[in-house]
Amino acid sequence: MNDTRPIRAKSGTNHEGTSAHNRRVMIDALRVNGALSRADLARATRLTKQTVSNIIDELESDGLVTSRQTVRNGRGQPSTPYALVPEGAFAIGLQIDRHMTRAIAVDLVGNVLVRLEAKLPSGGPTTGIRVILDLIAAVRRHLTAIASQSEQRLVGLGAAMPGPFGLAGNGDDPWMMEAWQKFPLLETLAVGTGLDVSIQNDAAAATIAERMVGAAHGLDHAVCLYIGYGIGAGLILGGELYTGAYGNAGEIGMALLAVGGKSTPLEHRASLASLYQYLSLDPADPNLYVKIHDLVSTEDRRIVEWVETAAADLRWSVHLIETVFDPQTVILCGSAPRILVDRLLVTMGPLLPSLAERPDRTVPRLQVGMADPWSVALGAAAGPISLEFDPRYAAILKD
Amino acid sequence: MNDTRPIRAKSGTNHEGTSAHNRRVMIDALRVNGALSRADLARATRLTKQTVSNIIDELESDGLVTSRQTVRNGRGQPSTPYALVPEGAFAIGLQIDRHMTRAIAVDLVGNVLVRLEAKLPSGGPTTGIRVILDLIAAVRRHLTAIASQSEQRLVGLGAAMPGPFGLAGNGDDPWMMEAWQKFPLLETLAVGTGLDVSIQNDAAAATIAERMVGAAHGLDHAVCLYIGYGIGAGLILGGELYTGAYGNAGEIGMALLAVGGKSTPLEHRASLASLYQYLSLDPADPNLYVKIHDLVSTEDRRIVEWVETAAADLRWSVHLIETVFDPQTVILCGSAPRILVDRLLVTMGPLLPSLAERPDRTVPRLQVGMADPWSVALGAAAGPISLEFDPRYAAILKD
DNA sequence: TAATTAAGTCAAGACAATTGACTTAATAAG
DNA sequence: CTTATTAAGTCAATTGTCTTGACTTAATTA
Repeated sequence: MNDTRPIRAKSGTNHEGTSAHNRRVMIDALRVNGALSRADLARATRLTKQTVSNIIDELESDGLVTSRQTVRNGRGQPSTPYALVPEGAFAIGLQIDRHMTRAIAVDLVGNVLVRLEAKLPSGGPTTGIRVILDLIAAVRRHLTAIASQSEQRLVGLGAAMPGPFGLAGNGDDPWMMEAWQKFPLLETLAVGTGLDVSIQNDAAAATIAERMVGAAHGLDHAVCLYIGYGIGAGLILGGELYTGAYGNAGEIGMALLAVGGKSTPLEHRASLASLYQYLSLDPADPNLYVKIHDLVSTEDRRIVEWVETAAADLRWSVHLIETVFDPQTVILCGSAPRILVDRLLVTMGPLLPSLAERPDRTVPRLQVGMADPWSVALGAAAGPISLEFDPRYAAILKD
Repeated sequence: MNDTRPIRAKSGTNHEGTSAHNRRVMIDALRVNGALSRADLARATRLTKQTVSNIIDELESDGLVTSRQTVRNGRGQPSTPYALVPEGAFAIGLQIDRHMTRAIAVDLVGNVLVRLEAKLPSGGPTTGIRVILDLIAAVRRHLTAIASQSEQRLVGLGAAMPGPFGLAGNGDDPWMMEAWQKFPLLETLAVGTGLDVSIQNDAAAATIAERMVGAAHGLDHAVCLYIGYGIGAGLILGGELYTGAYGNAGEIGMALLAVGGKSTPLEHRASLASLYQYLSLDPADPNLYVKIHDLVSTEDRRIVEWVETAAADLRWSVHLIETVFDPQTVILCGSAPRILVDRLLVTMGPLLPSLAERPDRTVPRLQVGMADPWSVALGAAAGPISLEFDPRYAAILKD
């Protein structure tokens, strides 16, 4: 037995894992339900009153929760509800897109405190990274002006950009952002900002935003169909964002539509990029969204055409997502003008039959989430908050 | 605040959760790596030597692990490897199919000790349940004859049958087993056997088998494409079987193949049922598999035709699975004759381009798993073992 | 033969949840 | 108005589980 093949094993846990989990469970409960008393928390989490009391004391002295007015509930001593303190934590979110970059600052409950954007120069990462670092620095300055403790309570920087990551090389597919995908973004941002950095694709980021403050709030099984320059699905499976073995799960835009024959990726038919192409719009045009909004609201013939073909493809995508994931709901979201997403939703109905047609359904099969150019940046910012405060299996384990 | 809306919260954990997790981690490590010393386990699980020592002592006195010959590893005291005791636990697996039922008994490491099958009468559950209960009783008698302690160490009964579950009603689609799907199987089996019963669809069961003793052994992100009478995908995501919000995740056989136009479910084109139909074979024929084997080995024209169309659909399915789940590997398995599955695998090559074409790949994109009529029953039996002994987030939580 | 290295044990300690009795503050009943 | 009841929340002791650091054992190497 002198071989040194690595031993594969899951990590064990100890008291600190237990305690970390229970703290996260409290925070999650307050996020999902709003203010709760210690007794409520004890019942909901199945912990004892005493344990909850200790944890709440601790969270309070850490500045993460605070008590509200006591309330009388009938007989018995009035209860004291506790709520999350928005200023308990902050995070920066960064979206890197083809032609521009956005940065945002959020607090513990998901309020957006600062938002800034900048055009990205065409030179790719070598010139773009300077713009990005400046933008982040500016966001931090603004944030400090609003909340003086923000720097001490900054839990990290979440970055979002189009995937997929780690591939062999895509040739020069203009749909991709190959130069950025190969750039050591994480390391560069970490050094340049001194923050903990995490990176996700844009659909995953939008999904985290939906879970924190949107349509997936409190749901443990939800899929967001994200329509941006590309198309992706963000997966909330078992209460956690699922990103696959290599971080590319949900890259549904790359799915080929037809079996055999000439097959096109979904992304080439139903994304904003395909819309720009169809309407010969310039993706770098700063008035793009206004133009699209106007075209939709005046029922322009060509955009109606595009919506109809895109809706057919998306209808099928929803069917596929339901069939494969069996989620509680599918959420249509995107960094697209709200009016366009609403129009898509309407045009997608009626949905294809699927196993999601349950007799006991309480949530709609398909609903609109945030449709806002800033949702990716918001989700990117929510990422570090979620990593730090949401209950997760990995948070229990050692190391 | 006198409303009584239910409070949604995750469950907390305590010492017992910690300890339960660490025990499971040990067992998992021994299952994946074979025999390991206490020191090895301590390093791999990041627990202290002392903790590992205590847990191993406990597992040993519970009859779940046992020591092997000490081995000299160079300097230092020789180490004592510990291994799982096969007789440490047993489980019964049950497969209910359209025309027959199979029952199996396995031990802790996945050895099959008993296998029995019976024809199911055409009368559906009302008459079939008697046959099934008798079959289970017979398996238990045989098991007791082999392992006298088996009854005390029986952790449960896992049942597997074609999904989907809990739907509104499928009309009388002959592909479905509607009467069985509506029958209160779980309750009836629990009462009839006195065991803990769990139910899964056949693809999920086959996947658990692959994870325990097959191609997914030790992998945390793998998808099994299961080809049986129907078609389904079994999902190992983040080291656990994922079954969706309502237990139907992976029912990929219901996925419609084309966008718009006349679209057929995958299941109607690439399943064994479609093969039987194509070749006008009787699904209830006891010599079915022998016939198919012969047809494949003699390269019968019509089966070659079927394989080619099915392979095209399955090639696309693999592409889709890779795109959506980003797994470490896709495993082709089924309750079909091995030779047919092998033939399908060969015919499916070359695979479609996808993000699974990674430069750093160590596992094949697609591989054959168990292809054996008994794999579903085996996986059904592995279910209760996995539930009882594998590390899982839910095992840590209270209640 | 002595030094070194590694496996494994012992006993005390630390940490976090649990337990059960107690306090507080409200409503309901007589 | 008084007393019983109910529920929130605290106190202090206890329990369960992992950790720590010193120690023992048994091998190889110098």
